[in-house]
Amino acid sequence: MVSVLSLQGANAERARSHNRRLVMGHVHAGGQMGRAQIARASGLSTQAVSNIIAELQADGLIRQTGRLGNGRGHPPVQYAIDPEGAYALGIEVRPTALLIALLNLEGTAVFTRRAALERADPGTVLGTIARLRAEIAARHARSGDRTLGAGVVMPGPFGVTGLSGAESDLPGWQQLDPRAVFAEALDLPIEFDNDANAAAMAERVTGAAQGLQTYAYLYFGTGLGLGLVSAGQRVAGAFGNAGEIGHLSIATPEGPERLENLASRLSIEHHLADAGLQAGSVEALEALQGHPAVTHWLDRAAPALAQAVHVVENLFDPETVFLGGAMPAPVLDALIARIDLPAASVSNRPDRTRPRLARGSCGRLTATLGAAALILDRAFTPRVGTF
Amino acid sequence: MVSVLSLQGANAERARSHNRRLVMGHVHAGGQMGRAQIARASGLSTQAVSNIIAELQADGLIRQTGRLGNGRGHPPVQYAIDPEGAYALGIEVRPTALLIALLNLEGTAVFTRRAALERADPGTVLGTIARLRAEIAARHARSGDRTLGAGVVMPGPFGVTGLSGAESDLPGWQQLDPRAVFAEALDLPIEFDNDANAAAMAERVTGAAQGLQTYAYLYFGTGLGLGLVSAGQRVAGAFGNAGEIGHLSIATPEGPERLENLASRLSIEHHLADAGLQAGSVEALEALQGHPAVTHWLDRAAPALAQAVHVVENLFDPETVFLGGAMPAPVLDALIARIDLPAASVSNRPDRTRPRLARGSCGRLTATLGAAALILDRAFTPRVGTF
DNA sequence: GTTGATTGCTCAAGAAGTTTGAGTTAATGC
DNA sequence: GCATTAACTCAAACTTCTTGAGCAATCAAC
Repeated sequence: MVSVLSLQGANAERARSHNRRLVMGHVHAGGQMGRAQIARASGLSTQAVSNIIAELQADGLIRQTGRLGNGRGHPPVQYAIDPEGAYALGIEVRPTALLIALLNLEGTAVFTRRAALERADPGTVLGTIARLRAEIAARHARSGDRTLGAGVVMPGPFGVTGLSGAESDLPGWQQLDPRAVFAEALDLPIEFDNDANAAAMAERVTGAAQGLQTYAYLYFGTGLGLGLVSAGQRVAGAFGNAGEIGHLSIATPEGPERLENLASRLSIEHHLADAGLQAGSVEALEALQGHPAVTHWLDRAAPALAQAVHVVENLFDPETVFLGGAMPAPVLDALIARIDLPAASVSNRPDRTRPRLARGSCGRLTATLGAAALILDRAFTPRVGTF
Repeated sequence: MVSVLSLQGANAERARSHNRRLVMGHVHAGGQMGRAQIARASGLSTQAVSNIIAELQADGLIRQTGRLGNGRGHPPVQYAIDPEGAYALGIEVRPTALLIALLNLEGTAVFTRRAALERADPGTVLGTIARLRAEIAARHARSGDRTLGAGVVMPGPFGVTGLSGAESDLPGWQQLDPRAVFAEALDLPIEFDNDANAAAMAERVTGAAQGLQTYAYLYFGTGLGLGLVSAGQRVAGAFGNAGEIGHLSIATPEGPERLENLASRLSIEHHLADAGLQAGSVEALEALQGHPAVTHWLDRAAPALAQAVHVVENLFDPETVFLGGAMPAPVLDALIARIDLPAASVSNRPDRTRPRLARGSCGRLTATLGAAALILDRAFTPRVGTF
């Protein structure tokens, strides 16, 4: 029998890499931090933290923000992330469009662009990316040698599965290893995941899930996806296809129905089209707020989502379930207000400090920003066995 | 804002601890390994592996098993786990019984005992454990100073939740921190989890899930639980209550029904009682193989489980879903044979090498053995940020 | 205002663990 | 028999973290 453990051994260099990320993570999470404080939080000596801080400052990743006079003793020097210290590229590939974003180290988007695609085959996609990268290089020269990596998001499922062959499949990618293709073409470290998991990381790095370690994200893309984060690490599944919640069977008065047919972008568009309304874009949808047809859809979608959230809560026990993606904020808020969660749930705890359900805060670009957030998260969070 | 990262910094000592576990893990997974082979697999130098191997051998955890003549070059010296090099204690607390097991380092049970409990309150439980430990000490003197820790399994959910108040709750534990209580009383490192997750780890350490990194385990206890392992790490949920799959709503011709009412120990017992049959024990149940009442139950349980497995597959994308626990092997096999999984699933892959569904191999003691397996796994698998 | 306690931080030395490179040993292939 | 291959050991170098002494800056108490 041959071992299949994929973990790496530790040595001084990899320990330093781990500790650098840990220090960055504390500075990022705390907004502003002193050396001694980081040392206490991480179990490192102040001297070790000092050395790492000096290195990070020399690399331009953090900057000093003055002293903090909070009580007795020598006031600690505070450090914060230097927003322009590094950048992360986020790329979202959709069947008919390519979206790209450049995030600074603080998680703010400094460049976003959408390019329509005739066909999302590898050649077209890589060509479009090359064109957009040239534009980024022209506008953000600093990002040229300071880009940590590129996160790539494609709609799952990946590889050939029982769900393959649907019209949502991207042409020409089935037989390829996308990670390797992008690493080769972009010459950058690559993180790869589906839209829902990326959205979840976007909320963790810059949004509503900051400080959370275990949570779930219901992502409205074309269909409906579920992003899972457990103990700060993404849950990807054995083949990268975790989170296919759209196929969940929901009980309705008319019989079982797929969740995606009740609560998704496509479902609301079809529903409104039946009423003679156009809602092909988020803007069009937003303009229809309060329309009886929208209310009618909400009345069907909310109970369906309640069942789905209940399943997620019982199976995964998240701190919070987020709703977000390509849906107007008012629709998401209306959904959350209408989702009546059962009291008989492991998530119904008297000691909870956050709501069971919350809206994601990253807006309609969530997945694209999330792609870049995959890279930022790697800079802030050490991983098991991957130094 | 205060940081909530719980990860530890790395230093030389903690790196060694990480590397020791990695080497142990490779030796365990491979059954037999040479130093150079481990070095290649772990990314460590052969010298580092040599040092660790020498240390592990001095500690009695591994032993030399001769040379392997496989080709050119100097034949490598092989090492294997020394079964009696260390022990792990497994404790399962049930409402009416306490089960205890001592596993050697190879995962073989060298002592198992069941003690009936009048009442599973903390005093009775700890008193019973103390008595059983004395017995173990008398029979396995070696385990006295060579016990790595104790794994403790209690039925979830933990803490006060919306599911609390059911008759399955253990009396007097709601307000306590069980981990701290056991650590104090046993004076051993403690791992704590629910029965389903422990069962999953039992299969990973000694059973059918060896070599798997991402899988799920449907555990038949009193109710029905789901154990999740992702990238080799348990998925516990934010409050330790992940895996409450028994409350999943299943569509039946008669309308929605809770999974636990269709497929669990209690459900088959009730079903057989309605037919005038006694099936209070696994033995009694085994004796009823082929009885029409059992077949009738299977006909209802299998489609219900098919829906549940389908949900788990789509949400979690496991390599395999295991079925096991307090159910006779023939019943589990009959269930697996009758569970008709949909082809439209991310788990239906042409490249899969293992079945989508398999029976757990640890038998009815799975959760108790799994409790001990939590400790063994810690000896074999490094964890993120916890050295 | 001075003194002492407290806290943050630096410097230099020491400690732990890994890597590197040269050299030895033991097997195969020709 | 000789070259090749592979595993392993030894000693020195290297990286990084920790430790302990010492200094600096602030608050609190007298």
